Amino acid sequence: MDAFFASVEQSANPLLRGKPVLVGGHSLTRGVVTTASYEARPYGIKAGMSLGEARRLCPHAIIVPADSGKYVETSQVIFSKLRQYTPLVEVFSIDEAFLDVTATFRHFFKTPEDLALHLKSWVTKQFRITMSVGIASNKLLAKLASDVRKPNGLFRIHHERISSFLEKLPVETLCGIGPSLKEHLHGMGVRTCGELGRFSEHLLFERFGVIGPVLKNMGMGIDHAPVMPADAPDITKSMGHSYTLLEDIFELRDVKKYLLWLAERVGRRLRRENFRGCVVHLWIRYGDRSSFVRQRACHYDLDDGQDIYHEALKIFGGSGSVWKEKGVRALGVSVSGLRQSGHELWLLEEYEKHRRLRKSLDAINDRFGEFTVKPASINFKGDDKAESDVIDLFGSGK
DNA sequence: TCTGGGGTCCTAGGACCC
DNA sequence: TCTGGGGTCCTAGGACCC
Repeated sequence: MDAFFASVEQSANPLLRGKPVLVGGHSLTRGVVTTASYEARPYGIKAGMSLGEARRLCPHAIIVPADSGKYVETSQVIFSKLRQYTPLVEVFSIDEAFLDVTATFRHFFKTPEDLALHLKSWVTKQFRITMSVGIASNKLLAKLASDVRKPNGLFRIHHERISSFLEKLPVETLCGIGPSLKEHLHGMGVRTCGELGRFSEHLLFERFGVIGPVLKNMGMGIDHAPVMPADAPDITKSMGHSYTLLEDIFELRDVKKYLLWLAERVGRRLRRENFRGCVVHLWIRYGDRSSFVRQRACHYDLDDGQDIYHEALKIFGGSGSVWKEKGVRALGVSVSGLRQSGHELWLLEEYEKHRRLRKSLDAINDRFGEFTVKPASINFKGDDKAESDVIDLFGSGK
């Protein structure tokens, strides 16, 4: 989908249509542009740019906070439409998918292009957003092809055109070659896919190990990876949240508060999607932008915010006191080692009680909104009404 | 005015097992 | 006595994707 988040926002709000729209973070000074609408792009605004800079480039741009629920919903409807034309749909990101239509397109259309046009017009009719389609004999080339005519594009790389298509293409255009690989390759005198495809496999192996030969193949447009349809929940490996603070914090009390808030959000999501996980990760970015990541395996599976919080806190406690000098700029909590949770047998009555309490709290928050009921210690600055709302649900006296 | 928030995969080293 | 060769699991950290 083209400029997906921005397009969804423009589609939902007519006042945004035809205008430069930036979907971005919560802070003008520390947020970045997640997606810029096509009206904003001529100003030089790109995804990943800080909101401050984007504002400077285009002062009249409209900044809209990201609403991931809305994007997920739209995306799911579109993906289920795609599955009507082949079971082989690989969801690559929230707004991208690979379809293997080798065996199926003839049931519906004469050519894969006809199928692409059909899907494109369906999406536009349904959601007032456009998408770009690439057609080729493998995923690597199809992805490249999809970028050629963006937005609202359709491009096919025919077999006999593969090598001329790749010859002058910069290596970093390939999916999988980022800034670091690009630098290494440039250092070896390799700037285009054509050069990469002709480069010595031996030297690539020496330099990059097992991915060396893969890189050579990429340069030649060879990719044998099949389109892997997968039920999303089964392939989820980790789940987490992170947050960049409006101002660096230096007090342990504040760190704990944000950790609990993040842990509760992670727990909510795990329970909603029926997961439990046994490894807790803590990520801290300091005021000087250096960062710290630690993980901790537990001997039991967690899906409770309080439990996740306590594990994260143990990691944080063991990380020393550097943060006191540097300050904390951002922090994140995630859980991996995920398993779909079934019907665990709760042996201790205390656990069962806690589980039922949490279920009720989840139901309240599902109905009335996130953090309608929350631990009293999650009480941020400016949250005036919080004090009067405190109810001692956990009986902890805190 | 530098750089968010959601992820995945790979590698290397250490601890531990038989 | 200080050691091989097979393996697994865990952790830190980097690179990459959108």
